[in-house]
Amino acid sequence: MNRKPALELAEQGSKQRLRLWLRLLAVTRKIEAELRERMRTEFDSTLPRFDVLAALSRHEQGLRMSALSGVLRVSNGNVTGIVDRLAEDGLVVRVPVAGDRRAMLVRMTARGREVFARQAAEHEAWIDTMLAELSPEEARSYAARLRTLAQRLDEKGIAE
Amino acid sequence: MNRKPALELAEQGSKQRLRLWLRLLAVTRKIEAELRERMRTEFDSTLPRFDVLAALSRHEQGLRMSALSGVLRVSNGNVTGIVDRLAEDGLVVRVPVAGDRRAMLVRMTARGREVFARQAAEHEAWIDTMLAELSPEEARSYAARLRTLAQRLDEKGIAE
DNA sequence: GGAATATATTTCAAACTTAAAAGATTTATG
DNA sequence: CATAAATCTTTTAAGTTTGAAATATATTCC
Repeated sequence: MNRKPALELAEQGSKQRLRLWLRLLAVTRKIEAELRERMRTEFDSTLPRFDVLAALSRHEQGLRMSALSGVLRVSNGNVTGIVDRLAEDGLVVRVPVAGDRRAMLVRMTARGREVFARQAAEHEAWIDTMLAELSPEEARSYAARLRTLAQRLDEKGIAE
Repeated sequence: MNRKPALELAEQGSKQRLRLWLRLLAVTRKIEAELRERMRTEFDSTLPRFDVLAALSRHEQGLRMSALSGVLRVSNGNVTGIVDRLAEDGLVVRVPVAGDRRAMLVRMTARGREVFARQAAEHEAWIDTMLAELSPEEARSYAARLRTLAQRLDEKGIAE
């Protein structure tokens, strides 16, 4: 039945997984490049800014800086700069946290919510067009598989 | 049979694709974060440097700066800095192109090849571990699907 | 041949990113 | 209560990334 030596089979698996990783990277980079370009030309904005607004839009009451960097999975210092610039533009505000003078709550302003609503609608449409090749059912199935994979990665203590 | 209005169905597809995109992004970022961390701690290097070496390893004769940025799908100016630093470390060299004094060929040095060989072996093993959840056949099948998707994106003139 | 155009690379400014250090405040502990 | 440890945020240094401008060279076309 199976005439291939074990070592060779293992190598095969490794090569297939490496190839998958490279394709995954290529596709996500391609889509990200397109999203970045459109964010820039249509909204004079960037993906990191959009990501912060998206996170805040899911937390009406606001998020602490550390919670924000946790949700986005980027470093603390990173978020500081992005929130600085969003605040300059009046899309978010930093408000002190009662009872903890170390912490700051970041919240969207009314203008931030307006701006984000427009961007989010377009963003979803762009994704829908780019992934049109995949049927809704196929998309659902892949998303579920990726969810399992992400859980396994967490269990291994990866990028938790 | 199908009692849902067309608009609602389209919305569903859009939501599924958006969810897939968010999961795709989450998984690739998680894996990239882990790879970056390991590149840093085990090899005192970075992913962009590894990517450049990987591209050069597939082109023994060397690549022009523009070809390099084309293969990696990053901007010209970006590659300049990374190649500068790799050259400082003696892993690559820039050699003039006979007959075109504008162009430069970037080639790996012997030391560059040694360093890359060690890194590439580990890199493949890391990926293999992280994607162990997927069988070789599953990995192969997803890679093929992503290839089709990438082609569709190219046809749409996206990130070409 | 010479001007206009195109190509290859670098430089530049701005933003993003990380890891580590520093600053400020809070919580735990003896 | 006072000190130590922990937590929250910002700052810093180094590197990555982009898009656009600048430089240098090559090609095209009159």
